[in-house]
Amino acid sequence: MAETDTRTPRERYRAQVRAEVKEHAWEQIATAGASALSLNAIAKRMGLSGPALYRYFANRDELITELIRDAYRSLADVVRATAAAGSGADPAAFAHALRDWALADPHRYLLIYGTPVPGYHAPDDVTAIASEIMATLLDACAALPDDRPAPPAAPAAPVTRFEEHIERHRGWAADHPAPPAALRRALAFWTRLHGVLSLELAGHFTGMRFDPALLFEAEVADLTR
Amino acid sequence: MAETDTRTPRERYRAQVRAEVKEHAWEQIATAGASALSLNAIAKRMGLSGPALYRYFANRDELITELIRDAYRSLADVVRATAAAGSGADPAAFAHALRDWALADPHRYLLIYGTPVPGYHAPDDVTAIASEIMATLLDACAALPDDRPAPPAAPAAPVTRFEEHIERHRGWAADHPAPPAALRRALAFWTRLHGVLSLELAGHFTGMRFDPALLFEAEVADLTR
DNA sequence: TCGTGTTCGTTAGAAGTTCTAACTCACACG
DNA sequence: CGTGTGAGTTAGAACTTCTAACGAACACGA
Repeated sequence: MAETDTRTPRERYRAQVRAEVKEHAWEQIATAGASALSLNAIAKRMGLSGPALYRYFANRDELITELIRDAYRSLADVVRATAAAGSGADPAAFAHALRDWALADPHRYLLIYGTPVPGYHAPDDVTAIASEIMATLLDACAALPDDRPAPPAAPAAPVTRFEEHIERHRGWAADHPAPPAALRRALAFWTRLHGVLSLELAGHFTGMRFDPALLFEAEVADLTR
Repeated sequence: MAETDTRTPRERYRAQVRAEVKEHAWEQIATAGASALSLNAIAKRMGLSGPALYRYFANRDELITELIRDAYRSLADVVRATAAAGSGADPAAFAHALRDWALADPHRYLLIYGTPVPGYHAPDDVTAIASEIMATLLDACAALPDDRPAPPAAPAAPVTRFEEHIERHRGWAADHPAPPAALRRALAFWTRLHGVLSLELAGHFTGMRFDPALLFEAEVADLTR
């Protein structure tokens, strides 16, 4: 089972402290949001004093980047597991996995999909994980039957126009071999789910009496119709 | 034209300084985001020194609240003007007005619809303006022909389930007299437009090569279909 | 087993932030 | 023409991130 750890004791200790710092950071983010994250407070709560943490993280941004990376990885794991467990690739399952994941820790969702930190630019490996998530959604959408010219009459002109456009610019998602309708559907999936989720998590539905879960459900149904 | 200003000179001066502070605040937000807003920096740029601004704003939160209020008011004015100018109430016109407004100053859009400040709670008058915006959208959606049981076959079950749900909980939007299908459509409008807009403004489409404007257009077309 | 050098954690401190307290000073009003 | 209100000042407390310099502990090679 446990392979011999080739890391030196110092490296193991270092990794453990880094993990502990991140744990406290998540705790702090969950209660006060990402903008209120304080390295000093984390250090104090760990029994260390201020600048000690700078041995483990170059600066606040690096810690946040690490948290974002972990968040993306967590979400990627969840959707991958969902795709693997369920009956192959199912967009609805993807949607529910996403919603459950988001509601489990709203701040974590908002950290990666919410308002970005002003000067922040995601490193390449993070965007790679993000597009892996997108690829999973794309797989699911490609598996859906393409009932393109079936619906009402003809699809609205802007919709087909966008599909032609996206056909010419399919540089994203590693040139996933899916028909343009699936590409468009995946994008719509992403933006619509995010629309409901982000407004719900940001509290913009409080005051309105309806249940966001039902709205989410209705959107998923409309998307997989 | 100009009515005699009944305010005292002190009040007028006070209002002018407050306006100037907000102007500098918007400038700062536009370049560095809301989280980087610094009262100190604003004071310095105005030739004042630090605590002077506390005569005008009790604290940073009050300034931000004021900015949010102004942002909401600006958006409400725009959509109201659009509804008045256009051929009555048109959801597509609403959508384009919203997008234009958002792209004109992304940070302003994200300030009101993005990740909320942790401890912040919007005062009543702000939520009132927000629901005025929603009412405008609702008017536009109610004006749309309700082709409910016409589409494909029957609407997906969760969709009608949500409409029944929303019929029972129509406490929001000041009990707007619209059929549940219009309520649902307005909600979908809001969440879908926000989904595309917020991801675009947050930069989540960079790297993918497609034009967000066309995606937005396709969503609007799908919504008004 | 015993240096030796890396790495950790410390304190000190600089530069920034919000915000309070106390003090002037000028202006508008009675 | 006094008087009081309100504006702006400086001082300073309590924070923040982050750098610099120091001591001490620890793992590793000879």
